[in-house]
Amino acid sequence: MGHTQRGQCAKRISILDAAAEVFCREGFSGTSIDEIAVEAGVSRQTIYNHYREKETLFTAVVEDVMDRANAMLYSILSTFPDKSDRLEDDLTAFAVRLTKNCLCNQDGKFLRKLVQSEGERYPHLFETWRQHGPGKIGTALGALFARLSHKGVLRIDDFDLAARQFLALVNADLQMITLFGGTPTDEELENAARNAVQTFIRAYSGTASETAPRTPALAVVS
Amino acid sequence: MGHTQRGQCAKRISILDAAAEVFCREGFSGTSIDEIAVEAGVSRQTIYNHYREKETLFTAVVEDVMDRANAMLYSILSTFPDKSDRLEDDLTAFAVRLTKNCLCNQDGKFLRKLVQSEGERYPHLFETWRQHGPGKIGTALGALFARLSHKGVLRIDDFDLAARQFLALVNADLQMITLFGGTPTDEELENAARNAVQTFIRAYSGTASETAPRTPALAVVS
DNA sequence: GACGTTTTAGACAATGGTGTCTAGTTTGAC
DNA sequence: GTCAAACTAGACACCATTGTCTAAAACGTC
Repeated sequence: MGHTQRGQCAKRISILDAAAEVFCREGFSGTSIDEIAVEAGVSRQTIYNHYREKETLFTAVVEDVMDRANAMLYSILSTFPDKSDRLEDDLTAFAVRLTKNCLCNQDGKFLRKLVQSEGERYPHLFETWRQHGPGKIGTALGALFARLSHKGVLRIDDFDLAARQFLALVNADLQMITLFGGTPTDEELENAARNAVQTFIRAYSGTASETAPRTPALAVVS
Repeated sequence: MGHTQRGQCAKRISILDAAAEVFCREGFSGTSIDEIAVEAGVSRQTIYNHYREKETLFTAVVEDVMDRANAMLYSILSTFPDKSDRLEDDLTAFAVRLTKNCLCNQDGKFLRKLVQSEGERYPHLFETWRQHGPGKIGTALGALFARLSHKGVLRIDDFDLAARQFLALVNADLQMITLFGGTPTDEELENAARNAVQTFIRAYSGTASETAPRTPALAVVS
């Protein structure tokens, strides 16, 4: 899995880092090799020595970021406690770790922007992203919710749907910030996570929807 | 508000439409005026006659799309029935209209991609988007939820938060499709809306969170 | 049908980016 | 210190793009 070329040499790393930065800021067409060279503190020829052409460099950058993001994602996913007696607090802390280290950091921003703007141009690369990379965060989260559901701590029919909704809820408050390249403060992350988790738990701590008549609680309450 | 330059002449329209298409597909730097000219069936000089330079054309396109999207948004927002006796069905149909005509159509895709990729480069334009354009869909939806809450049909503390979450939930199932330039089918839109609305109602039909202990609907129903 | 406006096709200079090449310099291993 | 590998600086050909300019053609209005 970790088929990164990092570690080969210090120059490679600074090239990859600088390239990620510039590609993210300017997009593929808007990026010039010279700009990357300056940012990396390296001569242009050195870049061409390591990567045959601009497109080679670009795919190398994407793979590098994807590998790192993927590793980080799995490291975060494993931090949810096995025994959770304070579900809301645990889920909130978990969501904060997830957003801070995966969704709203530099790599997350890079992938979000690049998948959006160049995804159609590189179907292969981003099919990889979707199936083997950070794009499958949804199904990975689904497994976590399956565990929680089987333990009876949540009532979930469709684990993958719940995972997508959980991510969507967490992002609901952060989109406006990240959309413009801003990085949310710790407080904003905390609030976003708290709001999302409260709504999520309210939606998924009741009776599972198939075991009760579809007309929901409202009819019963009134 | 409707400060569009449309209608001046047929050429302008085809230029704006073609430019929107190409800018959306290729991004600002990746777009060449010639490509737009061909797509619009117009000579390059004609484009320079109407718009002084590439950047002028770009901002004109964004304003045009924003105006249209804004009008469409308000037309859709007004379609939610005053008396809603089937809340789930009404909200679902509403969400379908919203996604089909505002969020997932050509204009929605354009704004999503362009705000994401060029937002930092044109702060003024996208501040407009956020405050006076489609970007304020959240607060507009908030007003709707305020109505529903005051009627007692939903229990909502924070209307704007609920609106953001509603949008996020609707998008949860569509993101993977729209992210790659695809357009969801009617069935996918319907399913996404249904899933979102069911979860939303489950989260917001119980007792308001501050007035009752956190364990919600379940307790009331059983 | 005449006249002014709009559009067209193409040539054009200027610019900036890609990728190659060369000659000289640094670096690190032994 | 030597030698090979990596790196640098700069020149270079090549190409695409922007924006201007011109002369001819199409259009529409009276």
